[in-house]
Amino acid sequence: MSEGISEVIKGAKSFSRSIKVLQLIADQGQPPSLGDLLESSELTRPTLYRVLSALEAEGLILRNGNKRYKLGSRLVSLAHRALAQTDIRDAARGALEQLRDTLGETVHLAIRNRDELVYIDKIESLELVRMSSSIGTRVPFHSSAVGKAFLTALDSTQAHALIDSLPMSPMTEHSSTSKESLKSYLKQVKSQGYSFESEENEKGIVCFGAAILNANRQPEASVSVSVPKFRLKKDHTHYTAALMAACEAISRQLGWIE
Amino acid sequence: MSEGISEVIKGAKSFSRSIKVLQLIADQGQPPSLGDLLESSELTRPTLYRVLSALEAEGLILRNGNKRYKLGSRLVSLAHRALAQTDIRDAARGALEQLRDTLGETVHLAIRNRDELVYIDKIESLELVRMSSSIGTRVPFHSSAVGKAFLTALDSTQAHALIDSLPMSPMTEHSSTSKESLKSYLKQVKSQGYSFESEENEKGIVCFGAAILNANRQPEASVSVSVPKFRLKKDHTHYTAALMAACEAISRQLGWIE
DNA sequence: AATTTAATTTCATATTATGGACATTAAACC
DNA sequence: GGTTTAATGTCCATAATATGAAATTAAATT
Repeated sequence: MSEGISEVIKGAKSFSRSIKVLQLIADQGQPPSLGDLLESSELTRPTLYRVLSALEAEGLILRNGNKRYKLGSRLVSLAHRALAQTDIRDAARGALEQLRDTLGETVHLAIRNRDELVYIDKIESLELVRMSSSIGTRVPFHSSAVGKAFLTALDSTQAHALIDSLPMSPMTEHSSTSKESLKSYLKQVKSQGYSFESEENEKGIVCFGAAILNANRQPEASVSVSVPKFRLKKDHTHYTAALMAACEAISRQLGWIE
Repeated sequence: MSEGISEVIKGAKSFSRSIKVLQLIADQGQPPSLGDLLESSELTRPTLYRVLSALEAEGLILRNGNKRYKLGSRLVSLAHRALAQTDIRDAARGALEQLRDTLGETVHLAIRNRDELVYIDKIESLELVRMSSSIGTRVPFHSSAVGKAFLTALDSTQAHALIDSLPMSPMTEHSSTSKESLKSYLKQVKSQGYSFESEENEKGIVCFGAAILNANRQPEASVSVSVPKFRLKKDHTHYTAALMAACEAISRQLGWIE
């Protein structure tokens, strides 16, 4: 995942390099050592060393006892602020809770970040959920219901350009990785008003998605309802009607007019 | 808040400047414009402009329609990973949930980030809580129970040095801002094994705190129990006994020996 | 203790980031 | 609608910073 879009701002090369290292640490399964990062980044030893020192001095990463690097809690505090500043979250809350109550299934709210979406809210009814749960999780455009709905709401030139730039790596054995079939599927989404995805993003989970539009008719966010496959009702309109109604209500709050 | 510790790594000045701008945006009440940031940062226009462009290109910030800057969702996704990598969180979960069940009050887990603590977990019984709730919130050393407990667990040379570098700005009208009285209070904390704080950090809330120690007898994290003042029981040992037992259990998991 | 391997630091140099000055765009006012 | 004012963006010679080869130190291994 990640990479893809990489417009490096002239006069900030070193900054973008540092952030790349931060992301590298985030993407690693196990906390990497300096040596590991030497391989995966393409930096020389002293440069990498200085980058890591700077990240550490800023509290963005920290070093294990074993000299391995992990993400630091300053990121958590920055994210806390980020969520507080994201007003679509507040705008959507009410409608999403109602949607959860109507369907009894988990509802996600996602916004775009470059070539992916990021969950910024999750409303779940059944159990008390750990904060970490799925907020902050990145989801690809091509394999998720939120992604397909979001793409459909872009104008098609933009959508096609974006799709062409995507890596389209499979998430499960059901993920389609064909750009052409994705493009043609979007037409169907457009006409029906919602997207659908069966186990393409997570095994055993089926999702319906729809977009939230702003006053300029541009997608601002995307909502999904996730249903465990075994529990899925035959009648999809049960889900889609409520989902589309919720998204429409939120869109209107953002100034969208039919 | 923030600032304080500012060891700038040689050869990464521009990076640290960029992060400073990011923090500036986080600290603002309202999303700042370029002009606002021009004042609060001490950068020249072109420099600031490039820094902002770089931050935006990385997805760390985004611009409003009104050309105002807000924190971006990439921070949320990085924080998601950060929490997943923070293993004290997993180590502590069980004991903290049990503590919550015993006391029926909210329990927080905090770790140090430079000259503050950051909540990285919250266990609440009563209501279903929004993820954002308080995870990621920064808490000062001097006014919080977690902070006082953490300070006490440091060796006193370190603790005094840290205290001397703190800004000690008051959080409520009950906050003490005297470094001397804080230092002397720590002795009491050491002897009783827990810290106490009444409305110093948040109005109407009373907290008990204790530290989690690792194999080197250094504080790894700090736990608090927050009680609304009106509901506080006379008998404090009710809270402190359970709290200290929980912290001791977690410390043992981390290799701490009496 | 000797050897190997990895982690830091140094420093002359190439590269990058800087900011004064200017251009452009948007907003406010007449 | 035109003019002023204020804000945002952009260039480019230069100053300052970040770079990496090599040397040093520390840690791990034999």
